[in-house]
Amino acid sequence: MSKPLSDDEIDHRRSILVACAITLLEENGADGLTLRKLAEAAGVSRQTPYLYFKDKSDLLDAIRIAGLIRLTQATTAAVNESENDGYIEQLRVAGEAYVRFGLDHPTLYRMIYKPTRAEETVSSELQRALDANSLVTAAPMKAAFDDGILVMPPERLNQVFWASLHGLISLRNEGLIGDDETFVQTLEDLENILATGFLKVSDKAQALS
Amino acid sequence: MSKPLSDDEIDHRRSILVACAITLLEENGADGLTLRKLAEAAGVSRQTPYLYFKDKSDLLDAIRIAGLIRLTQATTAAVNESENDGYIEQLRVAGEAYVRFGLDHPTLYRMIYKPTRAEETVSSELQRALDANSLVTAAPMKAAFDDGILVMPPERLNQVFWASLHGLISLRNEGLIGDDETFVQTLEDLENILATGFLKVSDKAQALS
DNA sequence: ACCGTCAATTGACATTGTCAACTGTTATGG
DNA sequence: CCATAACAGTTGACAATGTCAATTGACGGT
Repeated sequence: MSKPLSDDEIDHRRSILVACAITLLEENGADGLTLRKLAEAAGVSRQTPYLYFKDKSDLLDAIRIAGLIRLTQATTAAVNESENDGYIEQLRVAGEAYVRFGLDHPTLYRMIYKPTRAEETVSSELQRALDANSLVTAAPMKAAFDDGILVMPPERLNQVFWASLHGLISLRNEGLIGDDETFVQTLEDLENILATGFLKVSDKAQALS
Repeated sequence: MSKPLSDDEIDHRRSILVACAITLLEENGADGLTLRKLAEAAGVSRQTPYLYFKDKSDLLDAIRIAGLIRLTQATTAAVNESENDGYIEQLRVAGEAYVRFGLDHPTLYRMIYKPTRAEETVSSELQRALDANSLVTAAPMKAAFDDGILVMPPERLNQVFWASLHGLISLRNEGLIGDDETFVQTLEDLENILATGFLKVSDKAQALS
């Protein structure tokens, strides 16, 4: 087999390797993900991953993007299934799906936001995946803003929303928020504070009712 | 030199090694911190760090604790220097000092909250350092709560506060929040949303004036 | 003066990321 | 129909790293 691979074939094999790598990741933790183990798990030889990824960091980038896509799908599905028209409720559903994904897939979630070395800029593909993900919450926020019930533009609110949830998930995943009860309480408090904080005063009572 | 070391001596050498390790960390990033390089930088032989730390993960734990102490000192100093009696303003100062530390020491900050392998519980010493750190903001919150202007107990508010700032710093340090302007805007928005969200309605106007 | 204890160093090894050389197959031009 | 080039894939090799084991050497108590 030495015919040049089609781009589709390359994409396909990259996907397989990435999926395999994510499995290894979730089973063995970040340190358990080794290029050699990946090759073995995928049934190929040691160096084969190098045919599809420049180096390990390139593989990790691909994992991040694939992880973000899964995350986006999970939150989108949750919003769609809830069949709820209210933006506030949609945001709550999206936020909770986001958090659930982060807790259900701690290692993958960590990898998505893993440190890249300084000066290393975000790749355009990763940026696209991030943008797609932020759209899930940006859409209901935009609708709310157009209805005039937000104190700030949706893009700005979205950053606050994202950062807060991310912090909560991260601390929880590192075991720094204590027991389940404390965590649920904090998530609820955060939701309430955000809802109270970003709605115009005239709409607060209604939203919290 | 083969006399048993006193506990003080051991602590002293541990401190030196940890300080040295933090320097390496901030100069070369997390991947640049190697036990061998640490030994060389400290002017000792390869294996010497093993006399003071069980293994690398034990060294990293010590770095986390030392980093947390520095973080606590930085925020405490900022609050003290501001000489501001209002709790809201104290919280703002503490929060901004916290954020500044996170941005000024991205590698160390990341290390503090670095993933520990699952099932690995937080050591009691690390827990103490975390508690000491949370006290900086818990104190003004408690005062505010005692004055009856908070919508929830200070411990709960503190978790929300902490998680939000942590998320913001993390995203920023991974280059996911874009330019300075966006970041400053998001920080400001977050502060306002929190202030609006956790104060009782009757006090909002006063706090935001 | 001797011996055990303990700090400290050096030797050695497995794991891992990665480069380079090699193998073998397939398509194409003569 | 064959030779050659291009390319997928494999194996060898090496440096870096974490870590264990054996060694060395100094000090204090008997």
